Amino acid sequence: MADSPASSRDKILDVAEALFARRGYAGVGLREVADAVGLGKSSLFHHFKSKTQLYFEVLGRVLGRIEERIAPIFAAPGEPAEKLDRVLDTLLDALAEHPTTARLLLRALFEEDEFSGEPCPEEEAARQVLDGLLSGMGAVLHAGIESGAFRDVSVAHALQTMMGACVFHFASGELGEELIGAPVLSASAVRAQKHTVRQLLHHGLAAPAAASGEEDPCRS
Amino acid sequence: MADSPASSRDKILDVAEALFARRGYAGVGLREVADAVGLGKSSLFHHFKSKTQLYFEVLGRVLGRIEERIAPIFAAPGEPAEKLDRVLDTLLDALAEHPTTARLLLRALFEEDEFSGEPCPEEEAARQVLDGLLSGMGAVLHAGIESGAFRDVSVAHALQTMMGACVFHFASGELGEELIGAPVLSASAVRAQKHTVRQLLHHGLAAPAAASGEEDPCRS
DNA sequence: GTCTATACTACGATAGAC
DNA sequence: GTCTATCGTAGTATAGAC
Repeated sequence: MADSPASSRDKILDVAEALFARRGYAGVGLREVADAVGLGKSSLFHHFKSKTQLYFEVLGRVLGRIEERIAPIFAAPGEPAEKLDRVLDTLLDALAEHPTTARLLLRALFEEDEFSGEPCPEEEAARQVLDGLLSGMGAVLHAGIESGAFRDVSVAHALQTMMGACVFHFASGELGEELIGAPVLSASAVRAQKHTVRQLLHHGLAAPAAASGEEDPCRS
Repeated sequence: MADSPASSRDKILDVAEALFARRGYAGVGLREVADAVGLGKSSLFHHFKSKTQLYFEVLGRVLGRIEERIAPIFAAPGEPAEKLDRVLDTLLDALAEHPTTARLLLRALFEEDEFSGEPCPEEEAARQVLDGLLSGMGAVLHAGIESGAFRDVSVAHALQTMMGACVFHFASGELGEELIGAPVLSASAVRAQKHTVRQLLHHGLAAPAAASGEEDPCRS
């Protein structure tokens, strides 16, 4: 746990994270990973028993980084609308900070058929972290609907839509860059995207005659 | 062009579309395609000169199906807010009708590093269809902002967010099914998702004191 | 237009020397 | 903990018979 700075294990995870994000599970060969780390291909198997395990360990690390920052927001007190804004802000910051996160996450959210069929315990661990985040966010939406702050939308469908709205921009790479005219992770693009997501989701979700008396956070 | 119903070529395209949607470009082998069609592996090369060309032909067909339905909406007269709703409705219908579309599209929207490096003319064709759809939608947003019907958001960033919000649900497969409690393409899930997307995007985009006098389409 | 056979490369994974 | 060597399989693609 108290490893020396940048053990081989960590270097492998870093390199694999970058490659899996770029080309997906099936698109990356272990030889490519090994070369980028500066090891022989066989050495990888001393740290991870299979490619599948390596992948889910990478995914678990990414999900853990996000949960670490978002879970406290769910636990803290506050109005649903406030929490929604804070979670969106934190999530978008996390996606912006690490270029690989959004792609890895987006892939994981809709790729489930890639793997040979092995059970792999790390997969279940990653799944539970994701479930926790979704149920936390679902609770916020539910509370907001009950209190009348949010429109009476389906929580599950709103979650699905929010996931897509939040994650896609940071994964859109070349297409997004062409559309925006600057790298999607540039400071200005990130600021504009946060603003846009907040406008669309906060105002899209807010009940017509808002019961809460807070001012518009999207004007900041 | 006037082929007999279900030529080998069409069968290959259908099968490849289903497989590429499920497992991605790198995750599908031509042997798997050939077996599912009922041909030998080598016979595929009589219809498509490479795996890459097959992929982009599949992608082009999918994009063409969408453009065919959405382009007329851009060309027709109408208020931006009206057009926005009609485009969202049509797009969501198209995504719901063909289970493979959303996944194939989502992959194509953020995967650009998968291919060996060949130029492939079909790639450019697909790209142009996509660019046309995006610029059409961008024009609607721009017009709406100018007329005061929409908030003053960045068009490019709104497009990015809308893409994610619209497409993700229909690609979310197992995860979405667990979240919603029914297949994401079931009639009820599709109806609820259309309702949710319309609420979030229409109201999220509508200017605070709407200049247009139309009633709320999300109450239908 | 489909087949068999084949070329060549890469894959994930293992064995065992050091 | 890293290496070389190797196994067995599967990848894309081509050649040529039918």
